[in-house]
Amino acid sequence: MPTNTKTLSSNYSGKDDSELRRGQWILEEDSLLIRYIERHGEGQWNLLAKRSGLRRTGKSCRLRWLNYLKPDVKRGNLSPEEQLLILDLHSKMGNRWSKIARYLPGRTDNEIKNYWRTRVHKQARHLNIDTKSREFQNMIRCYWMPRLKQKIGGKTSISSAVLNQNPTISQPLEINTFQHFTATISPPPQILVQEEINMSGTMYNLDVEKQNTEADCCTSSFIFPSEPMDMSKTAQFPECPPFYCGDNNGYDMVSFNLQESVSADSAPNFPGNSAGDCYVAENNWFDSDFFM
DNA sequence: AATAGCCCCAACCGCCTACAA
DNA sequence: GTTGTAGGCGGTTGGGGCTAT
Repeated sequence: MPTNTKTLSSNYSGKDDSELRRGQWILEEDSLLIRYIERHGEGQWNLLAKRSGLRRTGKSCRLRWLNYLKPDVKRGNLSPEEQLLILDLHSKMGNRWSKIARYLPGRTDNEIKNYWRTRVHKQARHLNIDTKSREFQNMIRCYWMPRLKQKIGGKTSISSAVLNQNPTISQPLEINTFQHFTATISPPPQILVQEEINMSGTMYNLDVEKQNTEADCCTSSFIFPSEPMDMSKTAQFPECPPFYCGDNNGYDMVSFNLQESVSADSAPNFPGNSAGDCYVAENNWFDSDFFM
């Protein structure tokens, strides 16, 4: 629900009715917009802007409604499930925020875009990696997404409190948990089934047997148990099959210890630095508020 | 307590597409 | 085929809040 608590502001004095208002919406404007849409429905935004009495552009009204006032808009942090879905869909669709948003009921393209820019881009920046680079894609797929899956699994099978208190404990992932999750995701109704399969085969059409077969790609040869991750090696690997990485049996994800200290200043050549191992802080990726 | 710097996110901007006249 | 308009999309900005010093 909207949480705009602003009241009538000085720039809403009505002194100059001919001027369009810009900037933050106030309570009165929200009420006007909601009331108008309740009576006349969505659409015809320019007409709405004129007739509703709002001194806003049609575009602005549309945006305010879709991103904030619409009753089914979800507020609050993205769940790990939602984050995981975003990462996967982004790997397949790129910056098609509105398309991605269709797979997350109640979430807007704007919200997803902001999530990507603030969280994902931030990490890439800290690591000195281009988000479009293969290294970063691999990192997302073979480290970040498994961690999210792990977190999702932890809700039902592992006490997250215990894990937080014991960051050195190996954390086996219960793959079934994730399978259950993927099975519950509903693709947007307007997208044809064939497209779902082509676009996101393993996501919505999870094939366990295939998963296990393809698992070889990302086994311990990719993430070394009890060893720091050498990012220079990740680039040599073929792309991990989408969503295979749910099975981390044999991994010690925690030992995949990436130390923050190198992330910005001291590791300028991080992704392709073949001269030495590169580390990123574990905390940076999982234990911090990164996943919320 | 003050303040500088950073982060998040709502809102804006410009471009593109679809469609009607 | 051309033009005008509406709506949608992705990129960017700026203000407010939070945090570190």
